[in-house]
Amino acid sequence: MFTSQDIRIAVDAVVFGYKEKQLYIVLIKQKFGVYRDRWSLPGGFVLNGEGLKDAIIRELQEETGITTSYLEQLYTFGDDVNRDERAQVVSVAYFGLVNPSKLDLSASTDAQDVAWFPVNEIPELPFDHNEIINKAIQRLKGKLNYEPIGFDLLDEKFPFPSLEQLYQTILDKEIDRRNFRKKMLSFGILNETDEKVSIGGGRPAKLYTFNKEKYEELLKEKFVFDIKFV
Amino acid sequence: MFTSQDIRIAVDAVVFGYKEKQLYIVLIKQKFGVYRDRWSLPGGFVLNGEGLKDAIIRELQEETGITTSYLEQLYTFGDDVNRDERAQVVSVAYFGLVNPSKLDLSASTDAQDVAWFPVNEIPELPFDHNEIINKAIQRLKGKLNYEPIGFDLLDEKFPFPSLEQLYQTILDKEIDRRNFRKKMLSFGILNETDEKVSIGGGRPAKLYTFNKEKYEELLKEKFVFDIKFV
DNA sequence: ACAAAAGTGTTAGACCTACACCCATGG
DNA sequence: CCATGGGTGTAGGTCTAACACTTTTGT
Repeated sequence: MFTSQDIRIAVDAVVFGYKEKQLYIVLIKQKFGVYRDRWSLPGGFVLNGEGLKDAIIRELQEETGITTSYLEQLYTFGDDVNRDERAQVVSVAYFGLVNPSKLDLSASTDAQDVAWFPVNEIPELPFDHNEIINKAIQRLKGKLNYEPIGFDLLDEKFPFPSLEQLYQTILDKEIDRRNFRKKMLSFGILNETDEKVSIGGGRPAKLYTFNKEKYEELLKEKFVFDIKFV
Repeated sequence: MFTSQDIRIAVDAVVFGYKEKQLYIVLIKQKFGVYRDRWSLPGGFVLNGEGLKDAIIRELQEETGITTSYLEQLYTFGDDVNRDERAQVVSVAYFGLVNPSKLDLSASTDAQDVAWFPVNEIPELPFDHNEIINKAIQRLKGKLNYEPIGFDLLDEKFPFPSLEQLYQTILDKEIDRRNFRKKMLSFGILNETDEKVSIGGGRPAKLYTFNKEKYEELLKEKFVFDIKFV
């Protein structure tokens, strides 16, 4: 039908987790091949008859045991024909988020081969994986301002200050607590529960939940989530 | 090295042009195959040893004679394994803009097979090409608000009202001329020339140029281009 | 009673929105 | 001189940014 095409399609994922004021990315240790014993992003080749998103979901499950709370396409890497020196490989990269309960990997798979790395301690990775991670971080920073995506990195019920912390950690800047709270609550997409937690000393914080239904309702009425700060 | 993968990689482009208060997309008429004589997006298979962006640039040149003034990756379509019924094909879609001088296709190629279609008169296209176009239109609308991308759809020197018109046409809403002009000029990224044009009757308009260098300088200083209107 | 973190209001200034008239040219 | 489209200013309201003290709990 066509002259043969010797290009392979892979999928890779940058999956973020957040815990104790730190942002993490999950990496796996390759078991075989030239890159054996080196850390890299989870991912692999797309199977015949398999969709792209299905492929990355499968790979994440197989290699890390993780199921994401949020997953979207990031970018497709294939301008550099030699990004994988073994063959021409085009990689469709994904961007994922998991909530903190998934941050404990020991149960899901052999802990030796999967680990969470703080974003500022990512080792040098094979291929263009460091570049992919940079792109993912940019995306995360951008999205945080105009989509209610931070909630996917928190537990279902969370104390408000954790949300503040999350924004400050990821955006790497201080944010005025009063202004942040005012603006965030003004959207009306958070539900206050009557539960409280205290983390260490100090006054306990009320727990909130994200009201996704309300958010989606608002979207239909020209509402825009926008929480940029200088 | 691996079990064989029978998936092909294609590139497709949604290229926008703007003229006389109308937004256009370029389509080509397939010459061979099942979809012969049907309009579709320009594009084709990536060659061995060819980068993705190079591939779409080549295809655009071959099929339409167009070189874009702006070109970026849009999205990679490959979740639906049967999007092309002949084989499993993953398509990396691109988003392009051309300035008005390129809108005349007759010189570049056989006019029978390439044409500009107004965005609201796109016929039903094969594969998921209509879906790709929708995504591209969303992207264009979004980008217009926070990147100075409109200039790529105008001639190098343009009268200010054309820029107003362009925003109104693409965003499909009325914008207050005074407020638009004030905000746009306040960025300081437009140069006033001492040339004027009059289109039809009325007072002639001063011509402006986009000062790309100034814009890129400003970007380094935390400047954000943002021209959203309600 | 003290330390630690949560919770809360106000004000000045910037920015956005709405709005209408005069100007330069061609016919 | 008239029709056509270009060019301009202001005032009211809204939103943003900056700022510090009180409350609740654990020790």
